[in-house]
Amino acid sequence: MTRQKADLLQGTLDMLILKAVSLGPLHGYGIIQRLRQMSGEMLEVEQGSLYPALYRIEQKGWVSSKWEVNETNRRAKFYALTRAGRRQLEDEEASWDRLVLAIAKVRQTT
Amino acid sequence: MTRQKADLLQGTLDMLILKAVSLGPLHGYGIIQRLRQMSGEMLEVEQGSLYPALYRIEQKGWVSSKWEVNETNRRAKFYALTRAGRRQLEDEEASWDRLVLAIAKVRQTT
DNA sequence: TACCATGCTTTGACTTTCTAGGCATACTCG
DNA sequence: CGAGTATGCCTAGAAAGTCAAAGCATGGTA
Repeated sequence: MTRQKADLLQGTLDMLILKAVSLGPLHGYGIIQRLRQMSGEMLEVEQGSLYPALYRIEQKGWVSSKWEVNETNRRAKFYALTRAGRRQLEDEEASWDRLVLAIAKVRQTT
Repeated sequence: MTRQKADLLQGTLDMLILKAVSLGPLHGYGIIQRLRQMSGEMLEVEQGSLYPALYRIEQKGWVSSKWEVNETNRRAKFYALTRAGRRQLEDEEASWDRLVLAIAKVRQTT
């Protein structure tokens, strides 16, 4: 299928997840909601994208997870940013800034 | 392997190619050089990424190609932006701007 | 002659994301 | 009590894009 306008670009999802979790431990479903809210309804992450990403990110040691009971009395797996995750977030943000800058340079070339 | 800092994000390459070609018809090898220059040496597109992308983009009708002889007396396939390509470039730039904005919003959330 | 820069192409692997489901539990409302 | 809805996690399969690493050919130069 053709890529939809709202779709994420490969490589940005990890940064967004890490950023969302950096504001406090959160479970998967909540991450989707928080990202939607943080982006002003501009981003809608699919569950089928999020959960594999969370697994991947946890394997890399950037988040840790714990089963807990949330505020509505349901079991949910809460993810928290690790120290390595914070470093990774900073790295990814720096890379993102570089890319945005590089593309801006290309675009302003006449 | 881990993604390198300088790597492109999937989905941005088409926009960059279209932009490079929008400044005048150019062959593949030259596109790489022009993009490197336009980005202030920040972007280095691999040949193995560029040529498949050019093929894809031509299939979609966003560029047309013609074998010609370049200024150094070598045969080279020159790509030119089509009308549809210009529209596509505008669309991709708008999508890019939206994504950059959305991510900026996420990042400025405290 | 040998080499180097230019120029196009292909192959295979890899990663990420999306679509499209399935499964389970808590709560609410008729 | 029963049905529906929102919440919450997970997986399989496919699609797509990018990269690394090659190969091949030609023109100019030492």
